[in-house]
Amino acid sequence: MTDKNGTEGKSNFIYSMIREDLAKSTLGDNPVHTRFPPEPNGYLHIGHAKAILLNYFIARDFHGKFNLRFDDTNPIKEEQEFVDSIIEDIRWLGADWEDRLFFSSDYFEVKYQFACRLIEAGRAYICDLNQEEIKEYRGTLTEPGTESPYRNRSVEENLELFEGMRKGEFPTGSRVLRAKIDMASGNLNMRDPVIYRILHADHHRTGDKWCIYPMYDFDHPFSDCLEGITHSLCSIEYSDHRPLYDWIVDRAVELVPEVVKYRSRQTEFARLNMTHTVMSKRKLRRLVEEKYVSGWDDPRMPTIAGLRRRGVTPQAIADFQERVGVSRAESTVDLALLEHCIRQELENTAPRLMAVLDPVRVVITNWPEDKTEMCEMENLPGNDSAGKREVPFSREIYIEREDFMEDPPKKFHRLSPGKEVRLKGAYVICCEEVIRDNEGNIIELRCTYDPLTRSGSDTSGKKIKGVIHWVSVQHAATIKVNLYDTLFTVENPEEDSEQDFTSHINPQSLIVCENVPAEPAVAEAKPGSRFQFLRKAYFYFDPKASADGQPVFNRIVQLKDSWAKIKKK
RNA sequence: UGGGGCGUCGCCAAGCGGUAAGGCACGGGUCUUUGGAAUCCGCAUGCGCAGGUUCGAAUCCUGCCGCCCCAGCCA
Repeated sequence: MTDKNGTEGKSNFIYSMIREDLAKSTLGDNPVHTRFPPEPNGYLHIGHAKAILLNYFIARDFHGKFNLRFDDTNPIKEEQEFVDSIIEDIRWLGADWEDRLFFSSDYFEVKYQFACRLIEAGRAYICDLNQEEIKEYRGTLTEPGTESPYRNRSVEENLELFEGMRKGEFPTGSRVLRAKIDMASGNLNMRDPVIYRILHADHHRTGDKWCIYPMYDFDHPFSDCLEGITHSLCSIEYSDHRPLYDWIVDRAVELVPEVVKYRSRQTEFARLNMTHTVMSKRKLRRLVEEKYVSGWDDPRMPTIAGLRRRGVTPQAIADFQERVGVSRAESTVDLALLEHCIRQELENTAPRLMAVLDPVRVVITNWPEDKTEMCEMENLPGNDSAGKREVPFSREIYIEREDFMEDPPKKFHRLSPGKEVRLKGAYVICCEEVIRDNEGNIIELRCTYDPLTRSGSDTSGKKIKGVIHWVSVQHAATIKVNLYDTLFTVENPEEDSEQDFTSHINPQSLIVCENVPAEPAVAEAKPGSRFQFLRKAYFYFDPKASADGQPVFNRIVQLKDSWAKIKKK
């Protein structure tokens, strides 16, 4: 019904709000304008991806604009390295800020001017209380605060002091600029919040030009106004800051209307949590620093860099974001939903290949020693345009160890003594003999094939239920495979406050398989491409790990396995 | 009575006074040379609880209960 905006089917409180804004023309001539405001002090994760795509899709759906703006107001924590990685991640996700890449620090001068107007209007003052004193004067959750003895300094003195702060006349931490609001407010954020502090520290962009830096609560709403952000979306924990956000916006409109493009408004939504992982910056950092993972881009990490290296596609993440939806209720989304989105995309885009992760040798005794036959197989079932390939078949092949059972249950449709199974794209074989080593381990299966059962020209009339994958021993290429699983064994590693979350680390989160035999076509695979290793999982040709010439494939996500379910019963 | 939020199926989530969408998960059938995919069917007499208003309540009112966030010169 609102196809004009491409939002049909999307029903959440933010879209409703924007439709209403549009219907009532509250935006005036302004387009719907959102932004993503990361602080460059760490890596982005899937939770950020939700926020990025939410903001970006709103702009896209309502034909508006989307800005990328770094919230770089704390030089002590921020670094160029993170700016770079964040830009790379957001670009990869596909959120396009066009030519609107901004930095909060771009506006330091106009912010300083705004702060001066605040002082002149009697709305802000320089406070000489030290950090501890400010805390004491703030009061508690249940008791009102006390007014600072510096609260009623003259405008002249405040202006002079503020200028002195800018000029570097005072040491770090000696004074602050505070908004004069209400020390008795039930909302702690309104008890004369600090809006500027002295920090003699080099900034990654402005160098030593400034030694005073604005605080988030002052900086953010004003930056939004300067950029004409109509809908400033943030997570729920900022709800308490909204009155202050509005206070700053009101003062900006009142005191520096010439630079205010729009009277921005803040709207909060619940941030994303996901099962089987952790999302807090602190915990992710511990995983890296304590070497539970190989780095921020370890394929088990929920970071964008980790998901990328795992082989997850941006399209799958976007699909996930849209399916998760947005609300104000605290939520933890099942990892299974993300996995579903990944499978759904790869099902139609990832070419099939055969590889045997846990091989056992099969000798086809009635097949000539030196004969090789080529079997034609589809790259993408049901999609002719993806073409076909030739797979060599010969006397000795590998099959998956778990595809053979000596004493199978009734529902087992794979290979077992005296039973037949189809080799995908080739022939039906029958197991005649099991060869063991001295310890009783199966080391070889001796089978016979039925010449009438060649795939595509089967004249045997046999109805074979089981189909398994295989690789010709003689023609096999060798690859390395990383079998990734969830980093944690439990849905919520943070549930038990008594126990450290690292105690739930999954010891099997990475199983490395060296020398995995794969069909020769794997040699033509390009780093960065994705495949389905038939009947097993989707894999990503990891360009970073494969740097030394040995191809490495990361398991992105397993195929659904209904046999595993039957087996459990 | 510090302030601010949230409670609809196992997990997300629509719903905005007219008689509980959808997705994931789960269970079952069909089909299948991937036990994949596809496809069909099932899955909340009830929306935290208790009252009330109304012809009619998940939606309005009242009172409870539970959970989350806030006392950085972090964002």
